[in-house]
Amino acid sequence: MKNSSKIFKKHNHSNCSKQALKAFEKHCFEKNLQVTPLRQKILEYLLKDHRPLGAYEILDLLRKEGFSSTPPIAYRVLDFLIAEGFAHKIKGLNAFVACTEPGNVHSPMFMICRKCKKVAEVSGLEDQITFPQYLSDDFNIENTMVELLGVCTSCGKIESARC
Amino acid sequence: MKNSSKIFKKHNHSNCSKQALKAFEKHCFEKNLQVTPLRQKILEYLLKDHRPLGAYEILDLLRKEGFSSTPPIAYRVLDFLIAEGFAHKIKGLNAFVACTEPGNVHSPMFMICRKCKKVAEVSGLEDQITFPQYLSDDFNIENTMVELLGVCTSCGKIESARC
DNA sequence: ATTCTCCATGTTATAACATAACGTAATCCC
DNA sequence: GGGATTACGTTATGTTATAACATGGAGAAT
Repeated sequence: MKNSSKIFKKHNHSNCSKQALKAFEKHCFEKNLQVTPLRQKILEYLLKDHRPLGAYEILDLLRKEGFSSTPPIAYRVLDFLIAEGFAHKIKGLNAFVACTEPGNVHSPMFMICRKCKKVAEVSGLEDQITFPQYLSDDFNIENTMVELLGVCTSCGKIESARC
Repeated sequence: MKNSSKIFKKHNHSNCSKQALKAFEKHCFEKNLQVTPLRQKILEYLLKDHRPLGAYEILDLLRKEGFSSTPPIAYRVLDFLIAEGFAHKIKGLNAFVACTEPGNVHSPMFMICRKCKKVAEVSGLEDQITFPQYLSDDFNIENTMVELLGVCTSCGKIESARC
């Protein structure tokens, strides 16, 4: 089953979250990076559901748990998580999500449901989308940002049920 | 010749700019919308070259020419130009560009050159990019945001010439 | 064991981007 | 003239993000 499908449907989420945290620990161990309480906590927040969190929402959560909570605290850890491939920034929302294919830096595509606010990540963009050939004559693509706004089928069903 | 090619190469720009302003006037006349000095001025700034301008850059330019220059001044006109299809927002840069296929509201794709900062617009995304079929099983796309970062061939040539 | 260095975090301040809310002035239309 | 509409002016504030510098701990080097 493709990744995107999972996100918008029911799935064993506590499992999916735990696995991601384990992968993070493994990755850090292997690269000799520290798994600090702050990094763990913020990754946990992002994993909690598949909704994107703004930096200041994360700061609120930290505050409630007694962590220090000035902006650089969040932005630094987010930068770290992004650099290590465990989070992405959704520019269209000025918000951050956990990566669903963690550990490899990549340039995925996102589908953002405007009703439930969940974000599904589709990786391997290179294989998924074919950009028209003639573009490469003019331009050498280094990085892609693809965000699709719309309604996921779960929410779509509800919508049409109401009509 | 496709649009994208034009932007990154030399072209009769004063012409291209004048035509766009004319199209704007025509469009406004037909839709009974006002072509005010402010709207004309800001569209002119955006047309000046194909570089995106931030809202606050626009405000600086306005200030220099004696216009009022508090943030809403710029944002209001930019919203208007976007709504009427004469400008686009580049989310990846928090900046705005003139539309190169003005008058029709559409969801184009942008190629952003990180060297010369020019932005090329490719319209008719629907025809240009094929999203994988299975996506529509999970998600109903309403709006797309595609921004490609990279280096245009003009800048690429300079780069390799220096090596 | 002390100094050094590295890294993560803490702290203060400020920059950069964007909108809410309300006021004014011109125009049109009846 | 009264009422509606549209554009612009103004003040204030909200939201997102970064710069710059301080602290503190852990491990390596001497």
